[in-house]
Amino acid sequence: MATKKTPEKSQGGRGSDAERAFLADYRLDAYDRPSVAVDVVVLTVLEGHLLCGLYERTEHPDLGRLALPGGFMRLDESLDEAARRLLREKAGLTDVFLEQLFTFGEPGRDPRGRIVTVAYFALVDKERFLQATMLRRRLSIPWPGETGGEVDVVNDDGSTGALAFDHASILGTAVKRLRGKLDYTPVGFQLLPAEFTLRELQDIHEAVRGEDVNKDSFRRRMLASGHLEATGNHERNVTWRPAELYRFIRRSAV
Amino acid sequence: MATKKTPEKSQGGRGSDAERAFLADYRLDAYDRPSVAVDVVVLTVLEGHLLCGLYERTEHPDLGRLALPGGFMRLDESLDEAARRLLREKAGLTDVFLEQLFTFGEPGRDPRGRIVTVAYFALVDKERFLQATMLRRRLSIPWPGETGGEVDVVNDDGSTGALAFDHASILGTAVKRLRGKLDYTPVGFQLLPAEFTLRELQDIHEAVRGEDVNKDSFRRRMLASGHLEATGNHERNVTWRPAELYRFIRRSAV
DNA sequence: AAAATAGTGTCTATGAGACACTATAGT
DNA sequence: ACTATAGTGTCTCATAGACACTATTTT
Repeated sequence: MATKKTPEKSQGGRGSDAERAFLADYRLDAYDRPSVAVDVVVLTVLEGHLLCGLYERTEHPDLGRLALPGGFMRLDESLDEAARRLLREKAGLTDVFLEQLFTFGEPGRDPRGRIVTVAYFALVDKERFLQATMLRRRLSIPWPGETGGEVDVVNDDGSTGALAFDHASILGTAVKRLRGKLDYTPVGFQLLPAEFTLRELQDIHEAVRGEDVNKDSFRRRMLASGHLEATGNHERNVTWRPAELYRFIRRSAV
Repeated sequence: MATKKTPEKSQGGRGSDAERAFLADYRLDAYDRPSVAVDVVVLTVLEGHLLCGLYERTEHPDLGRLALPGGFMRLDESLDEAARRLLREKAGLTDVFLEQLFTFGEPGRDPRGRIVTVAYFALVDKERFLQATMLRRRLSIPWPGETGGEVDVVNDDGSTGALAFDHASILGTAVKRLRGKLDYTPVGFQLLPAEFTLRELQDIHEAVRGEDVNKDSFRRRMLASGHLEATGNHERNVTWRPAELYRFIRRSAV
């Protein structure tokens, strides 16, 4: 099949003199611009429950409410870079699994003005989560499967922790996405340390899904996935038969 | 389980006098702001091929190249509303399946300045697609399954239609998402008119996936999905045995 | 009648769920 | 020895693929 690229430089394409002249006169600020923020949902699993990292707002609006770590994107960084910078600055977290989630832009979502926020979600194992400088709250997910909807958090005393802005909606979107990804991508490993038992992996899946999974089928499926490598080591200091430790391996090209 | 909401209005919560005073002094424009645009990938299937709606750029930068329909978000509309407005204004399309796709914000993606674009994808049946005021191009997808990557378009003469900005990347993201959704959500119907045959539905799936599907299994799966309703009518003006026409029904609560 | 596709019935392979059974640690 | 969990083997059931067969239209 013959394909040809049209010559463009001579016609004023990218990098041409005509383009340079046009851009020199271009006024992007002729349009009103919103602010662009990045918010990050940091999730882990601890003792069979999904946890999220949050901060208590020290300023208006929604003073005192819990909010996701976030901030404004700088003009010299990409969205991904902004998310990683905020995780580092606010929570002290680096090198975590991070993925863009959804962009929230309802006109009234922030009373300070028009702020479009690009939400990300990050997954970390429980050790790193507990070292991060954030408040930790258990999630209260009122819907099954991938139904979707808002998700609030539960304080240690059992009271509901009201979230700031539309962050309950963002959190709900993150949980829905994570549940959806869990079955067909090797994302559960991101919530575990380097070596783990099959039971620990199953606990992760059950905590994320909010329901039990079949043990036999789960073991078979995981072992057949090609993502697990037996280490030969076994867990210690348990009062039952020690399970073998496995390691996550990125599957070679299929 | 006892849950209690902390009283907030008295402490300066949403709607309080203290919050109003804070917001009155708040200067959001202390931060530099990017522009926020919305681009829409309009897809359909025609004669076994995925098609996309595009425009030839009449201004710098990337003058003469093909670009997705898009434009800047207004401060008084949501992102979804901006996408629907742009579809209506640019293509004359209303009431189409529309879903947020991904937000692209690399600092160098547009030489006019820092423009973050929230990409959407829209699905329409071929009749409506052909009525829309857009250029139509077949997609050239150089990767299988949901591998992902850039996607270019093919002109009628077989030459490659170079896309403006990072739109080949956006188009690739749209195709990847559509392929991913096709198997577990009833999204294929969005690419067909109200009544269609099982063969037409299979053609949609094959065009989107870029590979053949098993006829027997496909029929069984679709009929068992609960999303199809036989109309009793049959197709006409075909040179073979006419197939029954089906209608898409939104499945009641599972 | 021939050609082409619609649509049905059945066999087989595969994977999930269920369950029984053995193995191995601590107490 | 008892208990709790790890790990294996096997049976059944549901679903996808394969294939044979019948049905219905135009030419």
